[in-house]
Amino acid sequence: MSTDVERERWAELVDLVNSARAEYYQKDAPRLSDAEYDALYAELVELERRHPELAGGESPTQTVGGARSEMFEPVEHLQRMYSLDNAFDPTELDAWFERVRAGLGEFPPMLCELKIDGLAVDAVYRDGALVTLATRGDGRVGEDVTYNARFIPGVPQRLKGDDVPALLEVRGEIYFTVADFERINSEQLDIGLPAFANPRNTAAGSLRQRIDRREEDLAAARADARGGARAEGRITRLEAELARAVSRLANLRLTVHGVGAVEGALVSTQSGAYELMGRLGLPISDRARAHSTPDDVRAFIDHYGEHRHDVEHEIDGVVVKVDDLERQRALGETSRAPRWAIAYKYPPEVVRTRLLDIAVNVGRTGRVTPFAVMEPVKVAGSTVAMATLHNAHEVVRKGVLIGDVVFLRKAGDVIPEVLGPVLDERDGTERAFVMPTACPECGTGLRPEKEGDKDLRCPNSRSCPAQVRERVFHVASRAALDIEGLGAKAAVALLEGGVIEDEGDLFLLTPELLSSCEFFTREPARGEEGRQLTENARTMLANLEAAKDRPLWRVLVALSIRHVGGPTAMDLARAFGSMDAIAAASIDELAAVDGIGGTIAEAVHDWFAEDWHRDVVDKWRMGDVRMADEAADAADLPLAGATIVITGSLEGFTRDSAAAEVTDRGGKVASSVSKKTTLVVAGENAGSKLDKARDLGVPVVGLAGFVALLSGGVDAALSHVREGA
DNA sequence: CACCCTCGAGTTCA
DNA sequence: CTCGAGGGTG
Repeated sequence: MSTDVERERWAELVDLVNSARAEYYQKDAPRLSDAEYDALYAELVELERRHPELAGGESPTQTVGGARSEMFEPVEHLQRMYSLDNAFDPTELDAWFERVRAGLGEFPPMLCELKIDGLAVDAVYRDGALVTLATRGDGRVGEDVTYNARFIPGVPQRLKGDDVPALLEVRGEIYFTVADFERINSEQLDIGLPAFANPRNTAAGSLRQRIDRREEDLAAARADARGGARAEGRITRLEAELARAVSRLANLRLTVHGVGAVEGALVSTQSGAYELMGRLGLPISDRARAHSTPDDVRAFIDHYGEHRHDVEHEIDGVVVKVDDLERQRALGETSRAPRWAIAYKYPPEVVRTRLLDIAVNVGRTGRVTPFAVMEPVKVAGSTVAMATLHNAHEVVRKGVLIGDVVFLRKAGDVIPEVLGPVLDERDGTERAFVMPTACPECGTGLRPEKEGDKDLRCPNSRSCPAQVRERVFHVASRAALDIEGLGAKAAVALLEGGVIEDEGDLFLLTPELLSSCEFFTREPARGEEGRQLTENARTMLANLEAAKDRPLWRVLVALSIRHVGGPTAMDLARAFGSMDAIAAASIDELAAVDGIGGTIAEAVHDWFAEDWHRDVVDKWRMGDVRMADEAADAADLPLAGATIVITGSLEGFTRDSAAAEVTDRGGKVASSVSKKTTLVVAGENAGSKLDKARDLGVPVVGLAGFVALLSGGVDAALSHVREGA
């Protein structure tokens, strides 16, 4: 056991090391030399080696080099981060008021707050210490940015006060103030770099900086400092870059606006939760107000609509929340958003620009998409020159002609959208868009996939250069196998250089093959023989290697099978376990999987019936790409052998998440009730499956039973069987 | 068969 | 973010 003296010394070392690091990054004259710092750090490591119980999450040894939390690794939020439903005008707001009133029987006090235009994050504190800071991601899983958190002053490493809860998951917004953004931008221009477009993108980029890598690079350069003047120059440059990256983080702000999982704290209102978080040292907004009448809420919204630009940070609207937590629970959530809150969005900026042309693009599935080519114009913080028009039908519906002046906005302040023509500006020289009848890249005649489809497709999937290129690019995408170094340019180079014929050859690439292609090689540096592979080529090869071991569902997504994206691929992988089993399945067997109907079943079956598709799979197999998920030792899992049918909606779960909870425990999820069904879980609004279960005498449980099923298995669930079943 | 929800696909700018 | 389309429910 550690003595008091040792514990004290440990705390002292932690402080010394932390403050030394802070000074170092802020480029003040450090009080400690590198050698002194190293000695302190070594002492700390040694102390923790002897007394591992000291090495808590707040020790710098736990966070240096990403030892504890890997940058950008997925982090599952303890509680799902919902998005908010939007209201775009007073009528939609009134409609929401009405729904709330109907749900609760009266108009409840509402907490109104500004909707900061930043990026949502989730921070978890255990016993008052910051454990993780993660981006929102898809709401369930985000990216780990804990490593960067210590440089953001608004994200406390430790909560303060006497009533620190055992567990607190907070949600908030990370952003730059407009003033800080402008200052950062002018500094950026001063050193000859291009200006940033807007505060939100810059905040997102700043939060996702690889500080850890910069530190490693710098440490490596220092360790290798024998190189004389050139190495010195490199060190100076790396130091400057690191200092700049850290100072960006230091300018980020956090404002908390929500609570996820909690243990050990009791509050009864949203505003009470804010008050508590404020006492704990978390930054809360001083502009949130509780209002008890619809008129007051509307006045709050109108006030900030007028004074939108008087706030120190950008806002894109106002969030209105039912203040009382009990009433929030009473209203509940839909599958994607709480019913007890709404985001009132101020109208987005609309600009006019000239529609120069309508061109078409061919996607990886052969879909041909018209898009607008416009006179570049600045809108909502960035310059836009292109916008998708989805399909020919949509072009007609919008009524735009080539040569028109059009209204343009950014939907959700992100995606450019052509709204329609400015009719007053027409002078008769405009002409209608004519959808091509042949593929612009390979000349094959376009046709709809089936009768009545609005999309036109190029049927030449095997050799249309656009489709092959897009498929190769797609294999590398984050949604598929996530291969860094294989971008659009590399895909084109591989194909045009003849290094690969199509996606099938990707995993058979070798350094030798790449060397034959100019794009992937560079001139030899001094002391090197012959042309060398570029940094990017090496990255790509390494990541191709890593990609071979991704889960089966990602491999399925990478194959570009029609209708098979992430969730569907997961369903397939879960149900069949291997590529061979999927390839061998009949249409009926495929369609028996929950979430897969006739169309998808047929698409999958037909895909594997095509020779050259099977060749792609075989070549990937030859290249050692994963073709089966490791069979978990199914018999050991708590729900092994159980077949569960889930019907209706279960609070706290989506259809998929509930099913995943069951399959993770070795159980099978079926879509319809039969004699083989072990148990039916019926949530809210359960339908006809209930009757079927009664007819067959299959036990039925509700939410409580489902929770028991997950924690204690089938027997535990059976004690919750409903009366009359 | 009409409805709602979820998924797929293409997409913009840094 | 948007549209189109597939799947499941009532």
